Amino acid sequence: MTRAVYDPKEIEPKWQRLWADEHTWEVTNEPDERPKSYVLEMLPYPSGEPHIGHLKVYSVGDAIAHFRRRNGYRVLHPLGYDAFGLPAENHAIRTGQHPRESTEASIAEFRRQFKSWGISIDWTREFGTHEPRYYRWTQWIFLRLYEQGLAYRSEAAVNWCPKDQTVLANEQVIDGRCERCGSMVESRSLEQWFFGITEYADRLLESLDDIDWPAHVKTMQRNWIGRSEGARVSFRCEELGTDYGVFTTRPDTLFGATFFVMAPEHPDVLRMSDAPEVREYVERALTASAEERGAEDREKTGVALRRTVTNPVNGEELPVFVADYVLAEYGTGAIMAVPAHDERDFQFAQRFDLPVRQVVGGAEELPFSGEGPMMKSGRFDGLHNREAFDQIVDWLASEGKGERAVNYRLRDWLLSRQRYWGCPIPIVHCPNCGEVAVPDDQLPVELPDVEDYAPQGRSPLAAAEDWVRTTCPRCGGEAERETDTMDTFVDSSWYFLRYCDANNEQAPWDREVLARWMPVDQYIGGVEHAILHLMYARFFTKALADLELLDVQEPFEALFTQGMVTRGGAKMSKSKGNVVSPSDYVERYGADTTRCYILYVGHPAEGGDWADEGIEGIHRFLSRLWRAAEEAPEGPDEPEGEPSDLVRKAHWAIDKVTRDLGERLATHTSLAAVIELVNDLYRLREEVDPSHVRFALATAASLVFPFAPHLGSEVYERIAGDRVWEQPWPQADPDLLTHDEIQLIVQLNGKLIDRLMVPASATREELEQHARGSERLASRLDGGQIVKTIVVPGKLVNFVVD
RNA sequence: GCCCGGGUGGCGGAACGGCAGACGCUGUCGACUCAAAAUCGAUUGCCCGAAAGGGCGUGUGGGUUCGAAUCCCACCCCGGGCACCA
Repeated sequence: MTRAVYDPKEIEPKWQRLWADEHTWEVTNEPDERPKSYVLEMLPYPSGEPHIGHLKVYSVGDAIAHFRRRNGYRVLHPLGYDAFGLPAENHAIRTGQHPRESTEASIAEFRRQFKSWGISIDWTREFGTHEPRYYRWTQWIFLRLYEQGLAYRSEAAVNWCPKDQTVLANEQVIDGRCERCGSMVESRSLEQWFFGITEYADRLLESLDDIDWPAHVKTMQRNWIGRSEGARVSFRCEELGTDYGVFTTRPDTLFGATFFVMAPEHPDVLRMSDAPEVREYVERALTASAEERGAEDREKTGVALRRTVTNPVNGEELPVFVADYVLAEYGTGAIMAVPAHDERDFQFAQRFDLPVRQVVGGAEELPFSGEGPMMKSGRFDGLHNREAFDQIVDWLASEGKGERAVNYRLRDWLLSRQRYWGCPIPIVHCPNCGEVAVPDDQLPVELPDVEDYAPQGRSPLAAAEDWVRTTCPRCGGEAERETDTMDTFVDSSWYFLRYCDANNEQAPWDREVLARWMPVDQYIGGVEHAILHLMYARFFTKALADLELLDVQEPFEALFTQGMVTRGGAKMSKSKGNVVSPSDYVERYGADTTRCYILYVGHPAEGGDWADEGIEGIHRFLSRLWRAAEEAPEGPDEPEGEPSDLVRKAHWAIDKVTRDLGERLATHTSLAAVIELVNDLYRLREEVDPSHVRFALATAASLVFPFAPHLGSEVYERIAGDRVWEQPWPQADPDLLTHDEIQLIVQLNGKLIDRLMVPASATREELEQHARGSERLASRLDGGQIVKTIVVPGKLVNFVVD
């Protein structure tokens, strides 16, 4: 007789078919008494086939989804594809294959593999962001923001590749060079579309306090927004009759200003001086790459403009310089320079031999950015600089020369791309009416087919002349379509809303339906999206809430960021040849084994190292569980008679998994607990009542189900005869979590010397008596005097000897 | 430079201030087998010791405590983020 073997190839398709046939994971949008839980993994970008990060994110998310369902929640767990984007377009440029074809082929492969993993997805809500039925509403949202002035066109400096004649995304600029041709990238000023995310800077900052996100992600967002409090102060140039504002976080150091600096991009630099050396400097600065210009340790450069501005606090005339260490994009593009209290100004002053005047005392050496008493600051001398900050600002305000101000590092979101494979911007340019929005009833503005995807200094869409030529929606005259497409981050900034009402053809969603699901209760994804995607999605949510289109202020109530899986301690990459392809392992060991292994190598928030030997261990564990079910004795699956150690172990495991999975998403220790239970099952199965064996088996199957749904279902059905996903999550009996006897630790000066079994009910005095009776204590004491005894009930007795 | 994480056996990793190393891998030994694989059982931090037993051990140095991997201070190393943001 051949022994039966755990065969995932048989078990897994069987359950997958049943779940599909019975629409098990689908949920309706009808009202329901159960509390809702929206569990969502970050939208995958379909390129090639899924990688190990996808397997991990869905393994985590699915465990949460299953756990919540069995704890009484009605769970929305949808999936779609972030289908627009550069890789498909670059592929098209190389091969001529339409991006839609390559993308849809990838989507088909992703879908096939996701289904082979047995993830509990409501597939009726699936979509790709490249489908007109989706991007119609991306355009619709764009128009709503446009109406609010939150989407606008403006001139901006962008990365420009002189050889390819195209604008590049920041991600396409590698070490200052074009990723495709290797040319040095230049900065060019071009008309671009923006979203006014900076209007929401404060709200984006404040409501971080209301959401359950990892601290480091919140910190990254705070730093990115970069709010600084200070003052705006006017410096007048009498010769030109113009006031120049600066932003400073240190108005208390105004008396220490000894010169004034403008960024090369500042529009008034050449007005101040058009001397050849100034022109040359500005020219060079503008064409320098960010890399060349940005290095902090680089020596400061600049040119004197031979003009002065007046310091509003003391009337001093300060020489004006142009220098590229001042950034045009931040503040006003001009600064007051206080070399005594600013590192960069200090360096510049040293280089150009400018005076350094200390106005805040307490410094050991300059530059000094700490706090202290004011000096050389007229009537503010002696005040603490924090007080002087307020008084100087108030004084300037009363004189009309300054005011309190807040500045942000965050910039508006540049959303236009001169690219083909993206969502068209629904705007028409009319020679008479100017910029005109495409009316809602003409949406979607469909992406036309083109012959050549390569950018030629304009969007490839410009080549689709029939498409570009249109009539103005306002005056009916001849007009042209906007040929830029949207950044793909726009697509992914609202997809979680669409899932709630994915098949609505009248609107992007129904507000009431949305209110039934939003916010996402648990969002899961990689930390690489900590800033861009997560910031943009928060911005969209707030802007749409202001338009009264939805009722939440934050899209993602809780966020979980998974760590990266490595192999041999190194990041997986094709060039290293250490890439793990999920499909290979799913083929070899089955989805359950592969999913469990990735959840077992460490806490999913941390990294984890993939080892082929390790997955064998998990496969062994699942095989043991399966075989134990195969060999299970007949009988009931509720334990009869006195609870055995095995029954107690099962309750211990229930308690452990419930807490580890439910409270801290510790999938690795959850699985370890189930492994322990199965190990005990093998050890004790000959000794205990058959009902106890069956109870332990059913419990193990029930607990392993969120991680290994197919095997969990199979074993549970064999033992208990029911569908495990229809069963409530098991409850640990508190009485069975304790034992009659406990192990008492005996310590001498805090070091372990003995372990004794004593009754759990022992009082403090009894525990001490038991401990004093330890033979090892007697031999170790060796006549020493016990000066103190610490008793920790239920745990230990510590004798302190001098 | 600044801000976060993190340093624990041969490896991945456990451990409310209270038994360091759960669980898995690897290695070693044994059972089954003609043999191997699979499986099952034992063992597996380091040092001394035949054993009983003892000593040492959580990056380094200090501190708090009856007791520290865990808390505090300083330092070293690794990973990540930001980086001329006035």
